[in-house]
Amino acid sequence: MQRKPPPSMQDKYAPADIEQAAQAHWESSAAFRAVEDPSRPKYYCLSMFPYPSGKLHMGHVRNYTIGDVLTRYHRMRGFNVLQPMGWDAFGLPAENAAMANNVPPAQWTYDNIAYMKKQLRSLGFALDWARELATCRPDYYKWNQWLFLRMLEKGLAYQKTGVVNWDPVDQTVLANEQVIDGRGWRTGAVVEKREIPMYYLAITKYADELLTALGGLPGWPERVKTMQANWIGKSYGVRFAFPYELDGKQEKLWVFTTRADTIMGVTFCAVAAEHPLAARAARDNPALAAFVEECKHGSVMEADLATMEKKGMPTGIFVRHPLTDEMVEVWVGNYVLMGYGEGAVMAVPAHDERDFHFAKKYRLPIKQVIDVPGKSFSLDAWQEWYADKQGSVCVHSGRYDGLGYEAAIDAIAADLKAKDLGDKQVQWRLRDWGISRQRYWGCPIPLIHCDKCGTVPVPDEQLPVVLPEDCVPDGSGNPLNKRPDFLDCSCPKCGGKARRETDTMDTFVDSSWYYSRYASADSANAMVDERVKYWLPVDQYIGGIEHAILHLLYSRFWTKAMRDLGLVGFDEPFSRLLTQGMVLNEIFFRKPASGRISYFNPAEVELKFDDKGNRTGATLKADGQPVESGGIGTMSKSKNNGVDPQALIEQYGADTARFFMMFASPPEQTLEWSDSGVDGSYRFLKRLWAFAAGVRETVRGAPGLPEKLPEALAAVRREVHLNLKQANYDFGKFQFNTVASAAMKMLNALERAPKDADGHAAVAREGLSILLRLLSPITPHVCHHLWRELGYEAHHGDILHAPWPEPLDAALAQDEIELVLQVNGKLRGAVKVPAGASKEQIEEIALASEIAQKYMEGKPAKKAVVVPGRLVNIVV
RNA sequence: GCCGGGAUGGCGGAAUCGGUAGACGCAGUGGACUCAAAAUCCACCGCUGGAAACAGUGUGGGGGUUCGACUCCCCCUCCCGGCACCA
Repeated sequence: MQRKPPPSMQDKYAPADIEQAAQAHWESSAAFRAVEDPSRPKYYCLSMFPYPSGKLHMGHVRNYTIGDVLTRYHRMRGFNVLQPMGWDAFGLPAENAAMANNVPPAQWTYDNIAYMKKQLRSLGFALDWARELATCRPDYYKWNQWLFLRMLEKGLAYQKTGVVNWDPVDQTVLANEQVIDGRGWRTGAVVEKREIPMYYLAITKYADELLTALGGLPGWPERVKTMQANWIGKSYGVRFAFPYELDGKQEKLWVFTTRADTIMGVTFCAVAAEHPLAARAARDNPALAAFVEECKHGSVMEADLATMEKKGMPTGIFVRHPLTDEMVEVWVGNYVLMGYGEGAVMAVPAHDERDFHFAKKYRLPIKQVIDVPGKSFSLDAWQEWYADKQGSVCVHSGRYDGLGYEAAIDAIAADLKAKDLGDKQVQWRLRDWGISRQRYWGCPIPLIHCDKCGTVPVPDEQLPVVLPEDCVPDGSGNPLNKRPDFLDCSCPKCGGKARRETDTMDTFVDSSWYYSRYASADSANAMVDERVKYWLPVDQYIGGIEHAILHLLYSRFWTKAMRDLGLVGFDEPFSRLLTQGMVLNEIFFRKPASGRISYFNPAEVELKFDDKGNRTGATLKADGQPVESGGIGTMSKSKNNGVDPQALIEQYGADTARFFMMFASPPEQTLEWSDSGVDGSYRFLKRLWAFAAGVRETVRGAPGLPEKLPEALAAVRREVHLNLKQANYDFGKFQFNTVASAAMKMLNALERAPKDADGHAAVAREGLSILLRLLSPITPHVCHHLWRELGYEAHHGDILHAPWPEPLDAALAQDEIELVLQVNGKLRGAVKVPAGASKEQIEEIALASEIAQKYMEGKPAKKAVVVPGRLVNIVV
């Protein structure tokens, strides 16, 4: 009769039981509670907090698994780790949900938080929940308001007008995503641009530091730094004026250009529709007035402005060229942005592509003023070199003829300066950050409007200005405007009746400093306290690449503003940054001859394959009829290609979900969803379980490694250590997919080890102790369980704090190594050489080998390339 | 349009400094076990030709550098992210 297995080590891998048990153990021992401890190096690992949209999506699972793996890895490396979690809880979707379900955004948000928190717990993340925060709580956003007032005092926050999308039917401001093809999403009305007063944060005051400090962020991906640098867009140019006389007054039309070397090629100027000169010209020109009006319709998005048809109209106003005194006509162009530079540009159609096409369209003169030797200029079509700076020389430019790009700019800037009509200037593409939103579900801007005293800041002792949580928006503007209990207040200055500001803050404000708040989450009297000094800056920040510019730039700015207010002592919030790729899945749809396209979730679709495994088609499970494939795309509601993590966890367990997420692709790349890939991950964990169960008894009682192992076992041990070496290298690169591969290879090797050979138990014992520790950051539950079951805990303690394994040279040593043998660069075989052989010895052995002799066909060797440890290439 | 990134078998991906392309896994095919199925295990598995040995070919496309190129250089195509009120 067979011996009954101990009750805690069942034959079958049952993730639900062991995961619950592991999570209960962590919870009862407060294992993830982070406590400041100056005697140990700290590691603050942060994943971007989620918007509580309802339930976790795969992107969250991926993001938080990456963070959790790093956190657990560093804990085993001896760091005092902090991994907190919170909620980016203000935002538009809550208002949309409110409209759809007639439920207040607050309630919807809090319900979502409760559900998603449960999901995060079930994934076994090593989070310190004691530091949880939600940006929609008054004790959090109070400090948004407080810092805003400090910025106002310092002149870092100020008011000016800004352009917004206006829906004339709903009488409301629309977000860019609510404008579809230039029309309001709900009303279908053509959207207008409207200028309204708004509050701005002077991020441009920090432009220079935000740019140069990128150089001090070696832990950031190059591509993110490049994107930010381009976004900030420092350009050196010349600001100068075209003088003109109008209405009996001497005026100047100021423009900025980075190509002052082409100034002699100016044939017209263009101003934005909002430019004062355009308004002045439209006053007595109805056609122009109509055109200016037309320019006000349509989207405010840069992508739309850049791709729309370039249109213009002459104003009839002429300005004088500052160097030639020629008269140049001013046009209104729909492509000139009021918000950038001076809202006016000089046009040099010969050397600017946009100006070139504009000039061709309206038959304006084109005058070549730079030349590149060997190229010929033609008015027929635009050529790339027309805009070259390198190797270009001025022509048809009078006294500037023959000068190169930089020399010409120097000379021209000096001449403009002498005439008091311009000078060199540094220009930034970065604009100040408009934070006003005409929406309800956000942080109230702490200002009061008084008829007598004007706009008055709310006194600190009256903070926070609390947002009422029972409003239900209906799409017709901010519901706060209908709330007298919020609106009515007394003026802090004169005590008279006053009205509260109803605009709320951009949600990017909320997310610009939450990482600091985690360090002092319970601090009631200060935005941040002493503990920030211990934990900050964040050692590792992890989030989607879609945040590469805005969120990360705003956070960097906010940190510098807090620093300059004496609140924190660091310059940059995130020392290292990992930008994770998106999670994608296949899109299936049917498009009936008439009617709307309908999308089908991949779970409802069955795939057809031929004998060779090639895809031949796809059918809907429900009716067996074919569906079309729309390629691969980001998981989204609109394409119905999302996979619910909850179903995955319930069917396979958290460890399988986590393992698959790490195995499927490296963190920075996109991840394609695959149901069968999940099966494979599950199979691996089952195999791990079965192997551990099979050797449990022998491993528990195993002696140490013998002096000399039989060759077969030495090879297995070498394989384990070799893969550990590889995995440690990959861990350093955050390449967790190959760490997972290495773990699989280790298990493959251990399974192949001859069971009856002397020393098998010792090799299995060492191998499993390495494998479990290596895997524990990725699949913590099963590793926690097996670590205890196999008796490792008695020696090394809880696997959470077990020392990270290192490969041993003794285990890696080999007497003989195999080198690849090439003849004329073609792979022909392999030769065995002693491990310590010199290049000369290797060459000799290779030339003498049978394979080399065969493929050299009796010809003498011209040379031999020896790459130690790799290959020999014989060239004949 | 501008800025940034990517493309490797049927699929996800690997290849550390220019040195065996396709590790590991999935799918597929054949087999073992089973009354049968599931699960599990073993073998094969880039493409073309070939019974096989083997030969040729192959990292989005075109050109170049090199004894040797997925990797470096030049040109092109397609896909993805961002573009300031989605978060």
